[in-house]
Amino acid sequence: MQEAVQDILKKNQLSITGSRVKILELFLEQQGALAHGDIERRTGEKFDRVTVYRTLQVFLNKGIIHSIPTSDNSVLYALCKDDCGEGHHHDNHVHFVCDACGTTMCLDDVTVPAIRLPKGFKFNQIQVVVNGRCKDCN
Amino acid sequence: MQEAVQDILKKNQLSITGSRVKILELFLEQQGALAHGDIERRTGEKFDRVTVYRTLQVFLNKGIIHSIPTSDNSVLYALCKDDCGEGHHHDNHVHFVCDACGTTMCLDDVTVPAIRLPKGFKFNQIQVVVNGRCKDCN
DNA sequence: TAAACAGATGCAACTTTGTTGCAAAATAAT
DNA sequence: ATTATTTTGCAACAAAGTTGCATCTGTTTA
Repeated sequence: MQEAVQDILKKNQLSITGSRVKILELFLEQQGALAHGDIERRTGEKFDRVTVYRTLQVFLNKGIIHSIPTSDNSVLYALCKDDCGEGHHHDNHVHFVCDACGTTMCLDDVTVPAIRLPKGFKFNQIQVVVNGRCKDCN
Repeated sequence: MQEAVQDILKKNQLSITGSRVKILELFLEQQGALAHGDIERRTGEKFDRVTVYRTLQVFLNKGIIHSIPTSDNSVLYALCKDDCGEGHHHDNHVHFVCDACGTTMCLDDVTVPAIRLPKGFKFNQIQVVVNGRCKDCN
């Protein structure tokens, strides 16, 4: 775990600091996505609010995490796969929100189907968010 | 236009007030989706911020408008089709965000494709947001 | 390993966004 | 026209997010 975290930070040319390590660990420990609030709570309020914001911003820019649009318009973040990097995300997978337990997760194996757009439209990225019941809540 | 607006309000048993009429007009005039901020600006600051919030909330509850999840996690609203009502939305269409002009719109004719979920998952609602270039920005 | 540098953090202050209670005003009903 | 019901605007507040700056920590180099 420690190694994985340091690896990711080094690979992205980020200095290894307490907040970055702790927040990355949270993402690695956790299957699902995390809201800003989750992170503040789970770090035991060890870090300043501003630091958490800035750390997430850095991770976003570097392509370590990506943000997930939700139907209730809260902001969620989740780890990216290996092939994401600065400037190019490849998170063309489906996001799933469980209505029962509230967990949001990436279904990495479910690829986004092709969508037939009207004439004149060109697509760049497709985001899919599915609501329902996850395998633990059925 | 005036009639259409009054029709919609009456059909939903809402009293006809200045702010409701004005805000509904904005949605009817406009193809795309509106952010809360857009509405405040476009009404010429005629109404209190709180009124705009409450009006949108009422429209949401009545199924007159629906909210759209965006990748930058801002809140957008768009008109529902006729078959939406209190408690039951039928907005299973694709939302499109133009990277060039920033407009967000509903592609009512593009239906959301079926998605094959992993074992144990059951879906309830599927939201699709496509980024790219709209027909006017190509 | 110590000094110097660059970058990250915490604090304070601030802006923006959204919410709540209540009195005044507007709408609908009689 | 009068009454009852909603809706509105105001004020105050809470939550979310941002910015500048001084201080501290991690990294680099000699």
